[in-house]
Amino acid sequence: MKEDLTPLMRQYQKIKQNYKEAILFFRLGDFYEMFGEDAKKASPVLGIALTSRQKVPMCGVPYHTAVNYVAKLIRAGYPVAICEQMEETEKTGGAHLKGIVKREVVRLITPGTILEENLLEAKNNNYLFALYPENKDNRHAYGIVFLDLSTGEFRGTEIKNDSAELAEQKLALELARFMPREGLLPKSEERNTRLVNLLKNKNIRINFYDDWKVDSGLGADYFKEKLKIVSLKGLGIADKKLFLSAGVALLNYLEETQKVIPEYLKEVIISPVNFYFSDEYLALDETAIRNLELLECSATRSKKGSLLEVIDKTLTAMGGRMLRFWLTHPLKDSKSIRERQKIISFFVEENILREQLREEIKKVSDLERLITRLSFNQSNARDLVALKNSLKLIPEIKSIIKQNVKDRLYPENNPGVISGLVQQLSELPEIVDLIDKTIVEEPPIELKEGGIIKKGYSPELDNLMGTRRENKQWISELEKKERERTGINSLKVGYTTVFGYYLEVTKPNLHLVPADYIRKQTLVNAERFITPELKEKETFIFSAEERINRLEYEIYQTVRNEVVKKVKEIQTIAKCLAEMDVYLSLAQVARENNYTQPEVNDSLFIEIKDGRHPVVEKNLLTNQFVPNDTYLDPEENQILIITGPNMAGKSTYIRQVALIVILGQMGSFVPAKEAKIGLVDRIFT
Amino acid sequence: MKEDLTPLMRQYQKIKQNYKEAILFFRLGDFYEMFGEDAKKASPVLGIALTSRQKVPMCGVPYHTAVNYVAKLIRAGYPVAICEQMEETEKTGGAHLKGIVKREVVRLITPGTILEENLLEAKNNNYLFALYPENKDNRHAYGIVFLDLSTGEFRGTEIKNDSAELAEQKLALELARFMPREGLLPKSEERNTRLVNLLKNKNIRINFYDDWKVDSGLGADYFKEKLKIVSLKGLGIADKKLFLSAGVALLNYLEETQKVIPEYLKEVIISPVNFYFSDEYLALDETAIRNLELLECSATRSKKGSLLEVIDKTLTAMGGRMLRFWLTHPLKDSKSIRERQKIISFFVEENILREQLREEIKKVSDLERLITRLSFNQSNARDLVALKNSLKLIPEIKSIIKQNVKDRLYPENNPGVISGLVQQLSELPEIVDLIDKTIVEEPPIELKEGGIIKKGYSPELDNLMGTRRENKQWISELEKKERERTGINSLKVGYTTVFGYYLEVTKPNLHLVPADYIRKQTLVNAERFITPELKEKETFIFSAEERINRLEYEIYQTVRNEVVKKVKEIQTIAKCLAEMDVYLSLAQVARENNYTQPEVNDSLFIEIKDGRHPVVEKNLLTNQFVPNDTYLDPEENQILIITGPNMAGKSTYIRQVALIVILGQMGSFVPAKEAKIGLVDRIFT
DNA sequence: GCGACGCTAGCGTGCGGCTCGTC
DNA sequence: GGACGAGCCGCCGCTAGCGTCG
Repeated sequence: MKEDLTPLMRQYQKIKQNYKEAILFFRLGDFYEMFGEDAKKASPVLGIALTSRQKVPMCGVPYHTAVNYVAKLIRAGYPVAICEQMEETEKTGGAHLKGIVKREVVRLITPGTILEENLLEAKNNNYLFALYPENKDNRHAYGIVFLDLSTGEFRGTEIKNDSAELAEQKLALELARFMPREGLLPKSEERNTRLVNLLKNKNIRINFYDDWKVDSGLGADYFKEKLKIVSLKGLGIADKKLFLSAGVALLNYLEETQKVIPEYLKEVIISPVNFYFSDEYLALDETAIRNLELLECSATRSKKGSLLEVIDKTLTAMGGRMLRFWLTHPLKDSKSIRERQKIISFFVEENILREQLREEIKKVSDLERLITRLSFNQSNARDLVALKNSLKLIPEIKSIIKQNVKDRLYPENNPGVISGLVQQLSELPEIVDLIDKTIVEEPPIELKEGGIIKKGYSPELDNLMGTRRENKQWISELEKKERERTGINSLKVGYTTVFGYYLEVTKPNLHLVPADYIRKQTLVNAERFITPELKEKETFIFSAEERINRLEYEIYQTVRNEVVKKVKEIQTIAKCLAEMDVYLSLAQVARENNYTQPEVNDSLFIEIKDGRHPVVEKNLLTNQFVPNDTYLDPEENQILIITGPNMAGKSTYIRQVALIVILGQMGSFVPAKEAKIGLVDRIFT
Repeated sequence: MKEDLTPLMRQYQKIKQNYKEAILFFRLGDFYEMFGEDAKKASPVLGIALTSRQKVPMCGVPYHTAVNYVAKLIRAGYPVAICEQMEETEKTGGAHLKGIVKREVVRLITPGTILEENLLEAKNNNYLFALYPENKDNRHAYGIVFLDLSTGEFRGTEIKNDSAELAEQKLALELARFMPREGLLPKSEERNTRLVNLLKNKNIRINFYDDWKVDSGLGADYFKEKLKIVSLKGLGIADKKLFLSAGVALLNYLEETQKVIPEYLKEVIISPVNFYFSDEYLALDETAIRNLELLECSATRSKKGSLLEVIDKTLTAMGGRMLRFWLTHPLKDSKSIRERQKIISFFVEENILREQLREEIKKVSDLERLITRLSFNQSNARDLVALKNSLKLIPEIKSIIKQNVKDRLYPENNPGVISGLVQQLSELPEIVDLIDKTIVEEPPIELKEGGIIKKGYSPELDNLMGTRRENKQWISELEKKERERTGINSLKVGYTTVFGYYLEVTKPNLHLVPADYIRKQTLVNAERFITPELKEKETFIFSAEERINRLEYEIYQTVRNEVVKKVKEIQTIAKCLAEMDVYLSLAQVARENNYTQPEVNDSLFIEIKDGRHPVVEKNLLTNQFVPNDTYLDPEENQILIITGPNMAGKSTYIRQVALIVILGQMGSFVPAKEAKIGLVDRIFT
């Protein structure tokens, strides 16, 4: 059988057998093609024609629109393997030196490894998680880590020595908060139907890894090698074996799916700041998040009608994601909450300052995803310009703040935290300068077709452009010259991609055509010609063009490499700006909706005066919502909030209290005239 | 300003001002175009490029794919107004007699007035409702009617003289069952925020109508005129003023949105069989339907995991819809329930008969929607063929049943109802015959491009086809002839819309081209020519083709008109087949899952022996579900079933009882070893 | 006499770009 | 006569087929 196959199909089969579960996007010239079962599966999903080549079912999409089709497949639950041509084809003469070009899979795209901007929701993180379990004497423990590959966000924790059920419940809690799209489980958990069904019900793609490949028993050496560090000691997480093992599982998977993993992604896994304890945060399980409609309205399943919609006035994608994180991770430590309150309250007071900062922040791009794309070489020149323009805003942002802090000093409300934020905002002038010198202000998306590098940076490039310009100039003067020579007034010089440059003469004028014109193309009402001279100029232009494009691409790559060296700095800047955006947003919301700063304390009392339901009050006409009071004290044992099915009235009130507590513990102001909140551990619904 | 506009844009503006809330699909040649704000709103939703013409924003979609784009807009909440060209463009000579062609909106598509098959879910009804309220002395009453325009299904009732809240609760009950997509309310209810929000939360599009246009105070004369009947007396619904008024509101709306309303739709509104009393059915509110997961699983919001999924083995869309209706409308009358049980039990016993009938029924098309499309002239020739093929199955279906009834008589289980069903199944031989004689077996979708009428029906048509065939024959022989004459082996005859027929010669063979070839077009590797002879034959073909297409369309319309005269008969047939499908499905489910026939009675006891949860037992591995018993007696006052949030265990049991009761009251067998069900009025959750 | 090699025509997704007809 | 509607061609890399040479 296999002998009958063409060389191309043999190459295809060989590659396909390594990516059986994925749809293989097999690059063939200007198209990604799918064959066999892949084609049969994909064509209805993509809404494209299923055809066949030599009896093999086939379908395909052009290179430049492929990303939209990948999106559809991913959404339909299929991973997509991208196979590229790894060589240039011999264009000389037409004779191929050796069969077909080399091809390789360069990336396996799964729900958790998406980098493409338009497959991701701007204000949502897209988490991939890895789980590493340890079961001894019926005590169950887990290491779990979450990575948003698109932003570089990484967090992880350990769940320790509980009964199987308890451990899984704690796990569910983490999953509910992060809402990952994909997860990595050891094969040993494959039969754990409770866990597997939990994930499947949440529409999380599961991959199983071989336990032995990530064995914490192998000891710290393993991590050292994997992570290329000398010692885990001193990092403060040497004893977090489960956490580290989960991290290693994650790295392994990334290595399988991505060709290259940027170094910073490896470091992130052993960074102690990314380790958290689940009980740092108010516990919110999935039912609570859903019933309280924190993130989406349960009727419409959209953000509209949710608490998030009401409080999200963030102006950047980064801020939007951080706000969402805060909302699902309310704090339990009154000191940290008060820190947040101080900054928000400062921004609530300072209307003009807030407006000015929001004006600036609005212009900031999604730096987190941008720098990731740059790192993975999935970027284009527009990303560099966007980066530059965002960095350029920083001096202005800093000066707006400093100005105000100098002018009007609020010793109480203008705490060190703002200064801290400002200090972390580096301006990276060398990066700004480099991009400014090299990349044009509005570059095209395509990287290999020129038009992205500024004049004046590379003498060689300028030289080539000169050649091209001169020859084009000559051609544009040709029309006048030839009209005079031939006496054909309607003679036109033109260009098409297929036929190149030409001289066009309408049918009635054909008798005036000189002898040196060579016929090239016939149209219904005209003929097109070329002259030897014109042909020569055309050749010059084409060859200059080819070299320009190549050179521009090379320059782009050098610039990109320089920029990528600053990943960490840019990530820090991104985080600062995101945080500022969140503070500004919460301040804006507080101001617009008349919220007040609650007093948070470590008591067991909750006292709310004239509290309102933040979402319901927005959807009613003005002043229709009747505020109500709440007083809960420790007599009632623990603060227990029960929400039943949506029936309005009674349950609205109960949920209102929960929302106010959550808002309060995330540091936000709350919809009430006055509120005292004794910090809560958990909200049951 | 207006003076500056082109005639086309002036026409557009004039039409647009009547459809301000809708996206106007403005037919312009082969495209539907959107302009201005419409274009700006629609282009992101549709994922198409926003461009502009003379500074007016514009986007458009081709005619033949428009339906998919309409779907997207409807789903996104926008009504779509379809504006067609009402004249043919003058192709003669080229000079238009008078400016631009006439255009008119022929249909306003809203969620409740969709007829397009692929915008509808096959097994879901798509209801539009109208409400007519009457408030006197604080007693609130409503007439409410539901219409599925796509199937002709119509039902309505009256809610009488309650407090505002109670009336609205009853209303909510009806809405929960029918799940309409769109509703008509009088303007006087616009301020009724409770009602309006109720609808909005269910994602129901609301339209407000002027109260005075539907005033029941105007008396019966109004209906008479509207419905073109002599008297309402004798219909038994002359006193149902509110019901009739709601019906009139519905008709008014249909008149606004559809150009023509088929007569049968008007009659349906005054048909007393379509009037029902809400208390004929077991009360199931929205929370119950959702919590019991009757129609969809609440976690995934899909049918999968619902009771409906488990019991739906229907093989036709019509059956699927009827089953869904039965599920949301369990009966309270033990006699009717027992009627259903008898038939099901008959089919449960008769395995071979059941299989045979299911084989046949599987081939039946969705006659309800099909005949509606035909009535609205939204159909194509394939609908006629599908109708014919479905009707052709009827004799076989009848004979299978009669055979069995004759062979093995079950006096108990083979009741008159089956015979009744069979008797109502007319065979409409004249329709079958007409379609059979005229329409080809696999016609194209497009109606105006020929290829749909059989040879032998119209001599004129046959004649024209002969002319076309002969000329085409000549052309297809030309290739061989010219290859011999010129010695060019790769010479080809071809056709394109722009150039018509041509002779193609590849570049290397150009020197062999004879003198009488006229060069027309250059391609990269070939040139195309025509000859005077070829041109002549082409003209013959074109003119014959035009007349063929026109004639075929005319014949199609005659046939369609004949068919449409039988709307009611076909609807009756559809209902019979649907009902049969439902019985077969429930019998199949009972057999596959080992259900038993419950005893239903008018007691207050519920006794279930070895009951199982119908959905949970399907999702567990074999025999994992442990059956349990139930005994509820009147001591517990009333049968009150409480379901809380999904937590498994306890609540599964409670819901299991509810599901068994519902199944029992819809006439189905139930998952238990034995069950006695005292009929229940209402299920609370 | 037949294998090796060269050359060319012919393909195929969706879509950009070009051309044609029509005003 | 410049703009616009409509529709076909070819993209790029491969294969099949035929001709020619050794």
